[in-house]
Amino acid sequence: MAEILVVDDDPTVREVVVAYLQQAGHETTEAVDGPGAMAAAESSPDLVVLDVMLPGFDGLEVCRRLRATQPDVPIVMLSALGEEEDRIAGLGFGADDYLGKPFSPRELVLRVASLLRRSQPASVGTQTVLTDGDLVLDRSARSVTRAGTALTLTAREFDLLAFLLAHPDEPFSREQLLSEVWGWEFGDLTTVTVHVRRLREKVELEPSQPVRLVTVWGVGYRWDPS
Amino acid sequence: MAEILVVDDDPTVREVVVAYLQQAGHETTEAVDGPGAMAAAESSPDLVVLDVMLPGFDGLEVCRRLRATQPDVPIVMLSALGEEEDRIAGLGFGADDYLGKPFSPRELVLRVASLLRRSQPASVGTQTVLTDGDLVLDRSARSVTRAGTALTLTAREFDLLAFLLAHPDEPFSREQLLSEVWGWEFGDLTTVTVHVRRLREKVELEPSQPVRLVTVWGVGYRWDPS
DNA sequence: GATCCGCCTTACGTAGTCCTTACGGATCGC
DNA sequence: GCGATCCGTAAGGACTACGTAAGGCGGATC
Repeated sequence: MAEILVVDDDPTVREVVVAYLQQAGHETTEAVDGPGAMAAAESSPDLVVLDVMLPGFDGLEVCRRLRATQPDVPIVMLSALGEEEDRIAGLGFGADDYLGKPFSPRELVLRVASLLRRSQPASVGTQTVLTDGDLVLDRSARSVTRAGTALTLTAREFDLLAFLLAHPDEPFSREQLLSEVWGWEFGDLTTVTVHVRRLREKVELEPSQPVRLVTVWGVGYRWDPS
Repeated sequence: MAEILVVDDDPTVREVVVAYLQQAGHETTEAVDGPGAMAAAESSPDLVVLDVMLPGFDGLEVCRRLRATQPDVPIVMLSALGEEEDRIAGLGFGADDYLGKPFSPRELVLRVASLLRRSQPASVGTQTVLTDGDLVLDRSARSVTRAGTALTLTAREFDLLAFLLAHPDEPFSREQLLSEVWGWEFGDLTTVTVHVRRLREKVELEPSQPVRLVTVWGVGYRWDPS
């Protein structure tokens, strides 16, 4: 789901937080102090869970420094105090959410999910409308029209077509497509084959003799613009 | 982007809020109490961020008085309590959104952006009345007619229909609808499903085979104009 | 032209998604 | 305080889309 950096000097807290986040489907990396957190943040995690009290320099400082290099990464602060001033201070330093200890790990997971959902559209900065000849694909509306008439694509078919249209003339192996479109790192390559076949059925005039979604022998598939 | 009036007696809160809003490209003016807020509102800001607890007279009163002179300006209320009763009270007095302290400044910025986005078409054109074919929806009167005859929608059904009519041809996930229409960040997605079903019962000629409020498989729901 | 390997095609079981209905709690009006 | 209405949750069932397998076709290589 997402890669999350958990920063806390207390091994027990780390353990619990990591366990819950992993159960929610996230990948986690850990750090125990300020310098460690900055080093771990090099790998640009999708979200940071940050304790206020830390050895080295504290969480507020980490927060401030993080904002300098990665202004968009969501940060959730944890504090043993749970006082109002700490909250305001934390939020003032650029944190996106705040939880006072003791906190419910379930609540943490929920807030993390909420923040991730919000930060997602900001990171998607790609073109919303892709065209090729009489074909028009709208990513936000998730609609495709051919010569003005709407095509009904399934979710996977749409994602596949959107990816190919975004990278015309470039051949992709089944492995690459499985990774880019499906988000899998391994899996049955036949899956791609079948979906390409189904997509051709809807996009090509003569599916058995494709002219747009062509196969590159020994390599994979490629989108040929008209 | 927009001119925003920030009303809070706590300098720290004002500072943080103003900093975030300005970073988001907004211009800001500030006020520290009820009378000051009314005076500052003379310049007709595009949006007001309003604390509930204020010297002079409180935020609720400001909200009420503002509504008399500027019924359309979006108002976001802040409360140190974050209690349900306050929320109800605030919204009852005419606030458009509500945030309990401590709040995430980023969330505030997001909600401000959301409200501005919503209020924009209202100020540009007469977006209070939405139509589609024989369907007419009046936001101010909260009434809906189909082919001249009135439909009796519940509050939620109306909000759902209004949102969908305002964004035709664009599919929304259950999560998005829950966020936009219900104002929840998490919750049972079945809620959306059931309300869609109920709305179809009143809006579709053949509820089992919808042609206007259609489901987009693997994505969510979409309004298809006739 | 024979053989091999990659690709195509079809069919089918399943998991995931959505629909439907029913029920209990909450809210509002009387 | 009582009934009606609305709302949210739960459970069961139906259907779609998906992924896998298996057999056939067609280039590629020698």
